[in-house]
Amino acid sequence: MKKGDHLFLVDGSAYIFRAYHALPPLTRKSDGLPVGAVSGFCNMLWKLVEESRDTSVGVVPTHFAVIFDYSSTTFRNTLYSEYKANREAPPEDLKPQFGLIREAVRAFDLPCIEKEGFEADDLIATYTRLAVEAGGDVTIVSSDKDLMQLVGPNVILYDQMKDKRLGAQEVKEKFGVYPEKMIDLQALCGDTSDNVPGVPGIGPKTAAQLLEEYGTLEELLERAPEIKQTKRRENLIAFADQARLSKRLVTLDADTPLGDGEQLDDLFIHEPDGEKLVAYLKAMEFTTLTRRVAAALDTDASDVESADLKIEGVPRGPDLDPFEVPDAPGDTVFTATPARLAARLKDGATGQAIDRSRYVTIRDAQTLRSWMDRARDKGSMAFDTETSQLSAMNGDLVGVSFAISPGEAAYVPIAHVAADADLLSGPKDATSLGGQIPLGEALDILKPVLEDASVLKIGQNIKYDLLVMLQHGIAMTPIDDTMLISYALDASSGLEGHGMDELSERWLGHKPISYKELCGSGRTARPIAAVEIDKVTEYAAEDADVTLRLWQVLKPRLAAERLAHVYERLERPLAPVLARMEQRGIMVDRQILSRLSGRFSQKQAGIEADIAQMAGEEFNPGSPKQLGEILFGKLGLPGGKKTKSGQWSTDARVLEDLAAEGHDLPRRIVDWRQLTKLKGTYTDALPSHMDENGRIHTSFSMASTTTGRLSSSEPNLQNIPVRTEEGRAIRTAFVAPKGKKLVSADYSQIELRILAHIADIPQLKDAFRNGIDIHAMTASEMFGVPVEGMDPMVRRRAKAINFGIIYGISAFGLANQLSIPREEAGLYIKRYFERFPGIRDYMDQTKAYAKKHGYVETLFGRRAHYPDITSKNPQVRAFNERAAINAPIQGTAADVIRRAMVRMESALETAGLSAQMLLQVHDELIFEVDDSEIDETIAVVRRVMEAAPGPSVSLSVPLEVDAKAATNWDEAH
DNA sequence: CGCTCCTAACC
DNA sequence: AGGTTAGGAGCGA
Repeated sequence: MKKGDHLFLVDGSAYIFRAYHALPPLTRKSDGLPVGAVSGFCNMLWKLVEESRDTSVGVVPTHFAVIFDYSSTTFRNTLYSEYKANREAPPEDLKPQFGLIREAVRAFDLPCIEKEGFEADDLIATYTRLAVEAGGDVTIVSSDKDLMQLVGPNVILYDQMKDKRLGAQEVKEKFGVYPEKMIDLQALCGDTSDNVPGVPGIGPKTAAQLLEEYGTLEELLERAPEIKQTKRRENLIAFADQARLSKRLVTLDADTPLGDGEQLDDLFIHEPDGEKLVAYLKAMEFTTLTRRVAAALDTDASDVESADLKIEGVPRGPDLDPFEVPDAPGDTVFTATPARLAARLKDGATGQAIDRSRYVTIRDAQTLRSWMDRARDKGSMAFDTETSQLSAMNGDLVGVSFAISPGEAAYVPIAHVAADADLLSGPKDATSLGGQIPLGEALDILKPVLEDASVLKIGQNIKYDLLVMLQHGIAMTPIDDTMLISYALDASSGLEGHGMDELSERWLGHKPISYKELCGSGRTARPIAAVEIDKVTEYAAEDADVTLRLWQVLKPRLAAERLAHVYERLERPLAPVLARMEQRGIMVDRQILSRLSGRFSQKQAGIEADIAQMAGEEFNPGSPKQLGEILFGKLGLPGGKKTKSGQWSTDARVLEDLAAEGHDLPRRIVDWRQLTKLKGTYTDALPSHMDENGRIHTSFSMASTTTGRLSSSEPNLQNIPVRTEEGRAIRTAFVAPKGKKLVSADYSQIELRILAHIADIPQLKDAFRNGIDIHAMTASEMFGVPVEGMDPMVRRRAKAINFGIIYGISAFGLANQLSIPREEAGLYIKRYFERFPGIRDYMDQTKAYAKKHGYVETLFGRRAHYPDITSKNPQVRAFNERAAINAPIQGTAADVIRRAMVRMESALETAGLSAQMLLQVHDELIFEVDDSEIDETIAVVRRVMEAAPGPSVSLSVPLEVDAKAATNWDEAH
């Protein structure tokens, strides 16, 4: 530090209390965490940083630090045990905020300094002295009178809230003495808030007057007998030592030891790291400040993932239910019930009736531009794309719609054709349609807005629109998705889905035009591009309008129900990741499938002949009805189970059991069925999904399971065979292009590991920590047999039980699985609970929790609702109980891999790797990797996957990932 | 043509 | 026995 430099010292602790008291006390983050003081602190600090970055006004700091009190006991307590003894403990809701505020300072990239045994004021005094000695200037950001003693020619105090700067003159005006006499003044007056005694009967006015007359405290105490006023004289004599003690208490220690990285020169200022700061502010859900900071630091907030802050000692989770009405008034912040909240929001969103006649058709570029300007002004819009086919990958863009405010919506036709156009004649004269903006021009106008960080694009199933726009080179950001918001809020095992029409009826009481109504179905179906533009305007603009209103209804619930974290970390950021995976697709070798199909056909024909011969007649083995009649009627075999509708069941289990009794026909049926399945569902169906580059693009659904798992469809690539050798042959058709390999990385036993953690089972945890065969350990524990040389059948039974536990075991189910009597299965379960009592506790607690709340939670806070768990029907109830037991385990595993996926792309990119994530199969990720980068990629993938729970959750068992590279999926797996 | 039932593929 | 999607059969309109 040199002459002309300027040090800013922020009195952090004083800041905290001011922020706390200045703000409404009940500000909370969506998960219930109180953050009012953090918010106030960040706003004040940002204002300061922003002002100090502005070179056009005032002083610009060259050095900057935020100073905190370390603890309440300091050297002053050894001088005087009563020092600050009257201080009350900080309020409960302030406590968790101290740590967060220190995090805030670090996020601002500012030195955060505190020292055990010293007060912030001492550190401030020390830095002030050092800076002045070095020839610099100092601004102390505080209004604490204890700091007035530091003011001097080069040192001022700055009260940010009142925007007042105090120099020596201002101190004199305020207290009647110049700063150098402040210590003596305080020693005389004492300080009730710090419990500094001072001299009784002497307040600031008298003290100033006395010091004016006698010069210093020491002088005054010595000449006290001269004082005329009896009481004052007596007190000054009697309490002289107390005054001297007070002086030592109020005198700041300007010689505080400073550690490494805390030296004056270490406080040299630098530009804040925009991403780091935005990540923190996002995590704290300070939306306004996030926006401001992002803009000022030229950071794209939507690109930044909110920081994953670990917050200790904060009540959250099961015990804190924000919707419980408090016992005593003021007990709990939240008194709204979801129903009340939703009702209020619904009124707001439907206040403006849905009126399709008001929707606008935009046919020229100028009008489109003015609408986009409106969107920019507004900062958000609902956005929807219409495509020629229902699949985003294959469909061409036909038009887009958007809504700026409820009722204010428009449709932009882009590639409509005349209604009588057909495949042969192609598009008719576009002018007859009333004019359309050509695709390229429309995209040029849309792109800047769709990619504008300050305009939020709200969609319903926005992954679809992301993919459509991605096909046109537009990467939409930032985004929100009403489907995903609804899913985070209300994932349930019931029938309620998260489709727009459903949501609209549920929340807005409005039934939108359905796709079928618009385009027809079956024989009457026609492409949307051939539907009259006026009709499509009503349909498409309505979709955008409804989406916007749904967003208004649903988005606030995220925060109110503490689900913002789930949405923001597990849902929203995954959408673009999945869109890119879908766009890439996976390469499939058509020849391999075709050869397999031929082979399966031949075998199938042979088996069909066998079957007909054994049955003594031709029948359709694919008809369970006909098959049942043959087996249990004509041939008189013993029937086992019945299906729901009362038919004899002919599923594989039944047929296997019959085969085991020596019947040949059932065996052949099983073989036939397997081949038929493989051929029909895979070898024959998959080629029809291939694109011109030989790649298959599945569609992942983010909101169709209750537990948080993804699903895959058109085609489903999450059920490609693996169990049998013939099935695995299908996997060999999934390949990497020349020069690349497929890498498959899968979590080993992730659900059992999560069970071990959640239910806290010592034996299971130890086994996982020590890499012991978990099923063998279970068998050994249950049946008392050594792991060495264990009968594979015994291990198989234990394995079935372990899986059964995850599924919310029942004697019926286990008996079915193992083909053993129900009584025997019951005994196994009993034994299991005896050996692992924690499991039964977990099950009981989970059931009770689900019954009380109507939902269960994963470790990451995702909820799965089971309203029917209180059903009077014992079967329904039991089913819901088992599902509720399973959901936290399955769901936590789903959350873990989602976290890995959200982080994966940037981790690979940071490592300079070109690997591309293609598929997710629940506990497995599949990548396409350049031959030269395989080892490095596997290392990064494994690291990201294994570390995925942290830092939000720290599992007490390690996660393990197996990864392998090969030319095809079968060998990589 | 559209729905339900049954079965089977996966984790 | 928890979570899925797909395909064929069968049936009614």
